Amino acid sequence: MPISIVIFEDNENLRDSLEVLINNSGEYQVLAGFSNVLNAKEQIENLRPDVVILDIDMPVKSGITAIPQIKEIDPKISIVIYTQFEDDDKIFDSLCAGADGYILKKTSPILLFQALKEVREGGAPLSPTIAKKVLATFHKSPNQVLRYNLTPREIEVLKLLIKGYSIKYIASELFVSYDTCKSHLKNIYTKLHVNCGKEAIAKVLEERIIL
Amino acid sequence: MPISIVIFEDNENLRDSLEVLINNSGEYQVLAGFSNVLNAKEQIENLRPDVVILDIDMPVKSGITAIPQIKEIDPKISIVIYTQFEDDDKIFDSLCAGADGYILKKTSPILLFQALKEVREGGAPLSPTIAKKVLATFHKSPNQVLRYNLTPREIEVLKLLIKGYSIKYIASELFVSYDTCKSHLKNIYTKLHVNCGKEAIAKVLEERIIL
DNA sequence: CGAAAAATCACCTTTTTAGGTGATTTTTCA
DNA sequence: TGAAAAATCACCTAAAAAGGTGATTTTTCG
Repeated sequence: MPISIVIFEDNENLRDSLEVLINNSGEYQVLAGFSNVLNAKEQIENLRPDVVILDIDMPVKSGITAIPQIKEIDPKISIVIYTQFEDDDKIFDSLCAGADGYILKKTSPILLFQALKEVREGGAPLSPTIAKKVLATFHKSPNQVLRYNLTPREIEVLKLLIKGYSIKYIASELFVSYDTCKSHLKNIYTKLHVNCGKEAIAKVLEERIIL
Repeated sequence: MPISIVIFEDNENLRDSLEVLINNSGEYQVLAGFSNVLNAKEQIENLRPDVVILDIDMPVKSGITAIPQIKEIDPKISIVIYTQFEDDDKIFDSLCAGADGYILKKTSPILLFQALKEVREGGAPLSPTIAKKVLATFHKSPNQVLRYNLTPREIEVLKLLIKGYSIKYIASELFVSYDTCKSHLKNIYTKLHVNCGKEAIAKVLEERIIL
């Protein structure tokens, strides 16, 4: 039994050529192609494909909105994003929503074909630039703390601060006076170039600064 | 000029066969192979390869410890992990330390060769099961915000709060009065079960709550 | 040893938040 | 249409945080 596929892609030419390419492979079969995701839920519910190829930028409704809907029907349905966009928002919105792959159109449809294979084998096909961005979210510069020249004590204070603790509580945790704790915080704020604790927490957690 | 490579791999047979395979390609050249990372810093500093192939489980010292050292010398040196391990700890420790790729030995050395190509083209080669695990870290239940029952406006306020903004500034951004903004914050704190802005920021960013 | 860095503490003022109470207007949706 | 939910605003008090200044003790390290 061939692997079944549904395509959401508003460019008709592209959609048709994908369909031909995939159907001619012998291993895959396109069940249907749609130019928008307005009725994605019912369409997927009826067709129950193994894989969905999903464009993001389509009329009226973003393809991303269809991801949770499809995954709700059956999480085993693989969703491969196929789009021209490579901005962080779209990438991470898609992945967070549950996409299993993200392939850029600027690469050839042939690579999309490879991606179908990979996703069915339990992989997560990503175009190289996308994979790079994904990995980058994990990378933590080992020098980030050094760059800010925080002292060991300041790091201790900051660790407690980013848990949302009050100055009073941090002071008691470290067995120092309230004023000492404040003194450290003042220095921390200066070194991190922020003006208050909230900014410091946001900066540390957003930039994934290791403490 | 061929792409230069250094291999850290304690299995001599494997190391030698990799070396032969890579050298015979014409495009790549193995500068050296080592059976441990005890002197990785100096070795890399002297050899300055384009790519490092790094095993994790090696005598005395884990290959992961070498990652920050190498990246400190030159972040442009690509590091591809080549190991049998696929447990989450090793994977994410490696990626967080700065690895650019993670290839399992159970796949053929041929795939490692492909990975070298990919990493030099700015990609992030990952074995399928690894890629799957990496993507899984992004998947979030779409109901996280719903769980807290935040209203659309409250989400807007919270989005600005987690940037570290002051109440006054948030109010001006949303064109509402200071008291209105405070009113929203009070409700947000109640719903998130926190007592202040700092805790709210910490909770949202730590728990990766989608807004 | 001795200087530099780090850690400690105190006191002061001003600003910002938190928490409480209550009320009006707007929007949403059954 | 009409009730419920959401959004808006005001006023008050107390607590917490920020910012400044200055000083002493302890640690670190050449």
